[in-house]
Amino acid sequence: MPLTPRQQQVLDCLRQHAADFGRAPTLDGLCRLLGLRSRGSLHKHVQALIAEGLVEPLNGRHRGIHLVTQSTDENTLPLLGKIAAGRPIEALPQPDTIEIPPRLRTSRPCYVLQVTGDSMAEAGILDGDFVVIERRETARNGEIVAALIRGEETTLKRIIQEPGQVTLVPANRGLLPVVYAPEEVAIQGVLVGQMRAYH
Amino acid sequence: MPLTPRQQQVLDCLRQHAADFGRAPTLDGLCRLLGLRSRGSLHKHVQALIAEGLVEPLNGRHRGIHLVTQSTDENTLPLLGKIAAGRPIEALPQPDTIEIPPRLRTSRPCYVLQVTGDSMAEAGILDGDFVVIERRETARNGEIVAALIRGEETTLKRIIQEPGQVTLVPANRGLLPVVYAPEEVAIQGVLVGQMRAYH
DNA sequence: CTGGAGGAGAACGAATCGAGAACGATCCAC
DNA sequence: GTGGATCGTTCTCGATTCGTTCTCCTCCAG
Repeated sequence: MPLTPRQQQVLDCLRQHAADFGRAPTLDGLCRLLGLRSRGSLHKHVQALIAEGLVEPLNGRHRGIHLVTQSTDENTLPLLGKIAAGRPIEALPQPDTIEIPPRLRTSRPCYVLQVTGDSMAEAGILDGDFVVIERRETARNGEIVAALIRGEETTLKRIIQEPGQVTLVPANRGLLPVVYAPEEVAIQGVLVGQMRAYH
Repeated sequence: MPLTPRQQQVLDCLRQHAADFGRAPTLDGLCRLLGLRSRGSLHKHVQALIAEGLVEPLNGRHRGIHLVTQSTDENTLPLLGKIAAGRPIEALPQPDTIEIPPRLRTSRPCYVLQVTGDSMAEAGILDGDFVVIERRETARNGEIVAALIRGEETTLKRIIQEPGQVTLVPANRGLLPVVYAPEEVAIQGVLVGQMRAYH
């Protein structure tokens, strides 16, 4: 969804400020730069930018507005590393990029991981497949997410969120769902695409 | 249906504005550019362009007039239709195209089919997936091929070729391999890539 | 005369934008 | 630590602009 003129103005102003001072402004400071008198009005524009994925959410932190680095090329996404049940994301030494057709991604920021292991094999996600993940901190029940567990390990599983507990469900007869406390599971993104090469 | 002169004029003006300002004008702004005094009249022309598929519909949004971008990339392959076990390839009325990253294809001629049915589900190929097929008439044992059977039906299966017989093996516990005479099976291509969108 | 293209203008609802107040949370100097 | 100032968040309210729809008009070709 395209930005309104005012939203574009706020985004430009944020980029300018980041280039000049190297850190984010406060909402009051932004108001002065834009000639506004109400933080509340500005806050709505910032929320719109967050919804567009152009800005990271600032959960109460001061000067919390951070721009999301966007890829220059339209059809390439960062390939961050490998994801496997039971181990942290194995980051590549240097972030590589990979070409992804628009159909496999969303309009919001995405990145790509390569799957190791067969824990989601029955959902059609095999060892070696590339998965496109939309950067997002919330998911709907039944979506497949990349989740960080207790800050230690990252895994790709189907998620079921209920009051007081979160269940991560593998798609493999040999593995069992695991139940966590909500604060143990941090969603890092939601699966939006997948692809595999056979040659 | 061809455009009327006025509609062509509106379209040209929209393109000009997009090139100059990077975003859509309001109807009032367009009126001034075209020397009109009534938004309502202009709206009829825009509706005509939407009906022609040249412009995306603006459902109440401000500055919602957006040109439809047609991508003519190098990375596009023909999307021929759907393939399912037991039926001929369901050809599309007009050959569509689909963007495919180079990693998912080979240097030889390829085309794309959309899978219907779950006969290859245990090989990670699900209903609705897109598969990239390299146009080829021979295959090695164990490769997954698009094969025409007795000139009647086309199917996606793993192939085992032995002296005097050809076996097509589904990847689904509910289905059994079928043995054919070599002359009954015509290989139309070999699976080289697969991709799936979740949204 | 008839029908289609093109335009004017009014009226309505929705989207956009801003102001301001109130409330907690965060941050910083002491 | 602690308190006060700063800051982010949420809410209501109003004003303006904008897209949409409608009716009515002119012009012109068949």
